[in-house]
Amino acid sequence: MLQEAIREIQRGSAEIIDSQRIEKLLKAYFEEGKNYTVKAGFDPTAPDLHLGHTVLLQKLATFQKYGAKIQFLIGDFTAQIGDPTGKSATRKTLSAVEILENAKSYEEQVFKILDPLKTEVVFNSEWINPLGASGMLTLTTTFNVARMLERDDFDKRYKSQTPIAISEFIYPLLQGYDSVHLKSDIEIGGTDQKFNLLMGRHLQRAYEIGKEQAVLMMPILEGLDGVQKMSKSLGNYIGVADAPNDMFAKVLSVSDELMWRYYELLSTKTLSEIEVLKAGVAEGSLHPKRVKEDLALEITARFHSLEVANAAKEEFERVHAKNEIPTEMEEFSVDGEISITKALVDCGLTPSTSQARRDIKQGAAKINQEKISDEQLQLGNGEYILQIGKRKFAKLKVNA
RNA sequence: GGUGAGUUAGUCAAGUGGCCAACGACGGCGGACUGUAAAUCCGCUCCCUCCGGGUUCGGUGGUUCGAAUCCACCACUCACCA
Repeated sequence: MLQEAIREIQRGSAEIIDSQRIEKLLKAYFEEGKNYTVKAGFDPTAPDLHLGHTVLLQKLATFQKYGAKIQFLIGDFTAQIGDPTGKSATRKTLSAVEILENAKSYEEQVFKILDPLKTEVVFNSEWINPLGASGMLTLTTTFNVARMLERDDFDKRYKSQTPIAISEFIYPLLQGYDSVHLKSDIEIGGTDQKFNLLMGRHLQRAYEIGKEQAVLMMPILEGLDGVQKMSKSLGNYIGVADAPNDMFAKVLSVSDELMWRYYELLSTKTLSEIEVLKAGVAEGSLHPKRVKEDLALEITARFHSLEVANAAKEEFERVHAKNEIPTEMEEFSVDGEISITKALVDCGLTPSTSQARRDIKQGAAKINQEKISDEQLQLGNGEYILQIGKRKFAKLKVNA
């Protein structure tokens, strides 16, 4: 049992610092029922979460399973500085109201994964504001510039003579101080957070709180393309707020290789269960598509419901396996006869009439499931189901 | 402040007076094959209802029958020097 817990905690992690300490905490939990705290920090800017973000949350949920109390920290104070990523996008400061709103929408999304009873949501302005100038000064005496410059992006910027604001040095210190105040046993974060996470250890030692947090870093999740990190701007993401049908379809469109990665980082299946699946696929007794469907179902159900997820699966089968049309699609209506190319543009199936013509020429366009080839076709009175490619549909009503 | 190099479609990148709506690569889209996987093969990839036409190559103006290509000025980026 303990061994399994350790394996599940380590699962998918990129790096663990002081894993012995984690093992000790787990042991204390299993043998004496002792709880411990795991801290994770989040930005208070508008949370538009995608699966990449949930990798951390998933790990926190695993910790909860094994006796952890989560310190879900919203960095409302530190957000005023902005983590020094070097991109130096001056941050707009959020009002107290905005921060509260964002925190609320975090909770809505986050508690689909985390157990609210074992989660404490905290704001770091609460203890950083009272620090005052002298507290701040004390904090800065714990560290020196040379060591600060060891941080990778500071190092690069210093060498390339790109400006570094003094306030940026404060950021890691404050993040570390959060761990002092919260007396965290463990902190988790992305690999890019290594320096800041280690600062927590350093400061806990400096402030002599009698413990040094262990650190667990999770890798960055790859996006749908399997190469670049999942991000909204790259358009290769699965948003936690995505519609069930989209979510299901997106997971299923992932490559087989990436599927295992997603299993490791996102599924609640245990490692041994996953091993069984892998073995089944390897020896050919289990079809990879089946395995992927299970994953898609699990993920869709997590953010919607099992019922809805099952419906999404059926819909998917209907549209793609059986080549039928979806049960629901966007509906449009126009008055008067309309040419097919214009109709396709108006329904948003195609970005321009030129593109519409090309699509028709290539046999990608269908009306009521019939392939069309006449790009000058006029649509008269009636209802039509327009289709481009395999996945773009729209219903058009012409009143002529 | 000085000197030099550069700015081309979603990205990278050819093109240095007409054959340029502009090579190529990547990405994207469509088709075939499939498990809407991967791999592979084929086609498309500025806009306009076809013929054909229109608007593009940092911006503005100019030279020319004709400019992405030449000239002038402006803007921005990078490198070296101060």
